[in-house]
Amino acid sequence: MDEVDTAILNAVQSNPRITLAGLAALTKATLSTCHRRLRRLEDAGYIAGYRAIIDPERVGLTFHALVFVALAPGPVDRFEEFEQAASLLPEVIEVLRLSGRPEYVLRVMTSDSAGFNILYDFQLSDLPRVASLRSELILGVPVPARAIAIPSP
Amino acid sequence: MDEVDTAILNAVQSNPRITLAGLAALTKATLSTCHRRLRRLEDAGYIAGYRAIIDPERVGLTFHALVFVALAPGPVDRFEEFEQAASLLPEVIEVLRLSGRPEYVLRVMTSDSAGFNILYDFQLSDLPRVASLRSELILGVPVPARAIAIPSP
DNA sequence: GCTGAAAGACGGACGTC
DNA sequence: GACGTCCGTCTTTCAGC
Repeated sequence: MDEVDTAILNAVQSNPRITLAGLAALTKATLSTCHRRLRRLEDAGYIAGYRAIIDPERVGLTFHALVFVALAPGPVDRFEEFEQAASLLPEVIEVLRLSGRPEYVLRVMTSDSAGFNILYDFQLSDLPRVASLRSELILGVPVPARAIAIPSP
Repeated sequence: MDEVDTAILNAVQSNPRITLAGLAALTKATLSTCHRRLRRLEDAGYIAGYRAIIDPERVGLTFHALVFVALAPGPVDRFEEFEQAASLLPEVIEVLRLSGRPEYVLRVMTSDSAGFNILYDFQLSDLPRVASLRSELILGVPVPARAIAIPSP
């Protein structure tokens, strides 16, 4: 991890389709160096993958919410049951594990509030070990998930 | 938006580096059709952009939290002041606007808890119009932000 | 909407330090 | 072990049909 690596990570984050020649120009390293560095960063797990960002509203997913989930007491390793069941619901975009209670936040998206109500009342309430649910409507995302600043050393 | 478009969106989400030939094979459409459809989806805003996903832990960002922010009363249009100031902090990865109180959730990442404390006590507390803060430590992300299912019609 | 040809990018192999 | 150059292959792009 030197300056070339961090420069590559910073560049690739917001523009994964940049060419190796473009990276070479940015980093002032040679093309083949960028080639191998990028491969190394991928193989070493620095780059977890690539994504295209779809505009949810544009495809009809206008209802966006956070659902806080408190679980019933039990062996911690069985939390995985809940996690796996939650991940099978296509409306569940992301699952965060929190430190306290509620134990989880789900980020969910549906076409409309009717779709959300069905999801909430049936699918989410029926997830294994769920004790209680609370939801927060997301009105907007002023700052969409963005590139992270790579710490220097 | 027909089946070819949705197939392209679904494919591209999880693998933006797929070749046009690959898309053609998946969609059973011809290569040049995929080419123009993809361009159209980009230009029409269905595809908001492309990102490389960096593993935050791998680059030393091990502290991950949600910060709930309640704002002081005032004209709603001045919420933008807060949003813009928050977006200038590199540790703030994402900003969500909620429907009630607290009005915002910030997703933040720092190298360690010391870094978070400084961020919380000084930068976040000093954001314009902030009335109160509450934070939730994120222990993990069992289901990382994933591909959304494109609704049919 | 399809096909073909030219330009360009990628990925590997080799030689050098 | 890391870097730099070269070359074959695949991909993209743009023309004409």
